[in-house]
Amino acid sequence: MTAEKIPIGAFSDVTRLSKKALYCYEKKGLLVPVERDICSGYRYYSPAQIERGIWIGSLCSLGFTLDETARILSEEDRNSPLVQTLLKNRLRETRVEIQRLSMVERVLAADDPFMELFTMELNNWTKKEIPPIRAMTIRGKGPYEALLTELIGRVCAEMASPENTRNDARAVGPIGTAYAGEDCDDTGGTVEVVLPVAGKLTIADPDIEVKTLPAVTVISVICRGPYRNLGLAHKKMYAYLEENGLTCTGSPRELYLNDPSDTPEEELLTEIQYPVA
Amino acid sequence: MTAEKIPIGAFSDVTRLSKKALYCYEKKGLLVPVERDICSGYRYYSPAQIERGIWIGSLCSLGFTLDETARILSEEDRNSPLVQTLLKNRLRETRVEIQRLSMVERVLAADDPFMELFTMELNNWTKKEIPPIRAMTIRGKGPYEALLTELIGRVCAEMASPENTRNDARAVGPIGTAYAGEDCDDTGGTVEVVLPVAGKLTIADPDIEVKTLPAVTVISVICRGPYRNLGLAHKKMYAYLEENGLTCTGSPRELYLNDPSDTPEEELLTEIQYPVA
DNA sequence: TGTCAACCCTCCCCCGGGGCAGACTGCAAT
DNA sequence: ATTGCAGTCTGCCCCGGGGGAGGGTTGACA
Repeated sequence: MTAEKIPIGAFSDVTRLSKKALYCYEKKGLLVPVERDICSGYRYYSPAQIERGIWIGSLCSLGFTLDETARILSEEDRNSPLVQTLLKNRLRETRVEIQRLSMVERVLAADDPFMELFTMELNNWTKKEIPPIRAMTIRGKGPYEALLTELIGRVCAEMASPENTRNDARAVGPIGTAYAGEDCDDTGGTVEVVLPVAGKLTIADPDIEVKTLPAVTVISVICRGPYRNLGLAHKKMYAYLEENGLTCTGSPRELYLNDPSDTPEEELLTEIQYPVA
Repeated sequence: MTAEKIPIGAFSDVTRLSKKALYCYEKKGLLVPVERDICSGYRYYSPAQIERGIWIGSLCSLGFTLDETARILSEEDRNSPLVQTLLKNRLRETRVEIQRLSMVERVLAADDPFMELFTMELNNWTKKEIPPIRAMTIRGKGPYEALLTELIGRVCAEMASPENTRNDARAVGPIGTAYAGEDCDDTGGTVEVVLPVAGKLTIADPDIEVKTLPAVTVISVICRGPYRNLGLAHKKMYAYLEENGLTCTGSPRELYLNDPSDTPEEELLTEIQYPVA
C-alpha cells in the first residue's frame, strides 16, 4: 500500500532521476506520468512506474542513449538478439572510450603535459638509413585530406585487383606519402603516395607507377595521436633540424603505421621522416 | 609560399576542425577569421591561425571546455597557477571518469549484464536529506516476516477505513520499516512500520500512532530482488559505512517501492536508508 | 479560514557541436 | 558569356539534460 499518486518531486527522490530528466523522458514518451491534473498541470506518477524509472536510470548510466534505452525496455526478452547487439556495441564503445581516456590521462599526468600533448613520442628522434624500396606510387595535387583519401584509395584498389591478387603481389610496408612539390603549404600541394610492394605487379591505372625509391638517410620520429596533430609535429621537426644544423635534402614523408578506419584516433601512429645529408 | 587567405574548408582540412566547430569557435571569440568578405560573407583565415586552431583542437581533445581552453590560451605562461589548476582538475576528473567507465565495462562484460547491473546498483550510494515526514506508525516485536505482514496489514486497513477515505486522508509515500530495536538480529526484533500520510486522519487502532518523523541525512541505496536477499544488502551497507568512516546514528530503514502482491519477486525494489551524521 | 512556505508549471538559454535544407558565391571549363 | 559544380552562407532541430526566471498550486499549521 503506497501512495497511488506520486508528484514529480517525490518520484524524483525515489528514482534518483532529476525533474528535468523526467520532463525530458515524458516528452520522448519514455516515461509518461499516468495522470495529469488538467487545471494545474501537475504530473502524477504511479508506484508501478518507479520500476521503469529505475530501469531507465540504470540503462542511461551505462551510456545507452534514450532511444536505445526505449528499445531495450520495449523488448520483453532481455536476451533478444537486438538487446544482445546493443550490449555488445555498448561494451565495445566503452572500451574504446576507456582507451582514449587513458591516453588523455597519460598526457595530463606527464611532467609537461603540453609537450607530451603535441610531441607524444617525439623524444625518440632517430637517424635511420632507409634502403632502396620498390613501391607503387601515384602523384596528385590538391588539398591534403581529400587528395590523400583518393590517392590511397586508388593505390589500394590497384593492389587488390584480381590480377595482382592472383600473382601474389603484396604490400610489404606501411603506406605513406611524400610531400614532393615545392608548392606544398599547410593546406595542400603536390604529394606522392607510396606503397612498398613485392611480387609481380600489373598496373591498370595509368597514373600509378612502380619504381624503386633510392636509399636515403632520414631523421625520423613517431607521433601518436590524431592526424590533426601532425602539422605541429612538422613545425617541431623544422625547429629540430635548424637547432641541429641539418638541412632537409628531399621530400618529407609520412608513414601511416596503423589503419585510421579501425583504430581509435588517439592511437594512430604516424612516422615522420625528413631526409638529411 | 603559403596562401594568406585560407577559406574555411581548407582551414578545416588542415586543422582537422570541422566547419561547424569553427563557426562555433568564432561565435565564442575563440578563433575569429582575420578577414570577412562583406558582400559574400565568406570567412578567410590566416596561416598564423592554424597553430591556434590546432591548439584548440588538442586542448578540447583533452576534455577541456571551450571556456577553459580560451583561458589556457590567453595565459601566455603555460606554467601559470591557473593553468596548473586546470590541468590538475582535468586529470582528476579524467581519472574519475575512467573509474566509472571501468565499472560500466565490468557490468557490460558480465555473463548477465542486467543482473550485474543491479548488484552494482549497490555501489550507487547516495547521500540524501530526508525532510520531516508525517506518518502513521506502529511498533511490534517478533520474527520479521510474520510481524511485518501483520503490522503492514493493520496500517493499510486503518488507511482504508471509511472515515479516512471520506476525509481524503491518503498515503503520500511508499510504506517502509525502521529497525528500531537494539534487539534486532537476522531473524527478528523490534520494528516500526511507517506509512507517510497527508490529510485529516482518524485512527481506530490504539497501537497506531500518527507522528512527524524528524529530518535526517541518510546514505541510501536501492536493491532489486526478493526480500530475503536484503540481509546481504545490509551487510554490504555496514561494510560501506565502516570503509568510509561513517557511523549509523539511528534506525536503519527499508522502503518498499513496489507492491509484492503484484510484482514478480525478482523485480521487487527496496530502498535501504542508514541515518548518518 | 487564512497564510505562507514549499512545491509545481512553462519558457528560455547553455553546452559542443552534427545534420540537413535552401540559397548564394566562386572558380573553371566550355 | 554561360554553365556547372563545388564551396559557402544562414537557420533550424537534435542530443540529454542543467540553471534560472516568473508565475500558479497545495497543503500543513495556526
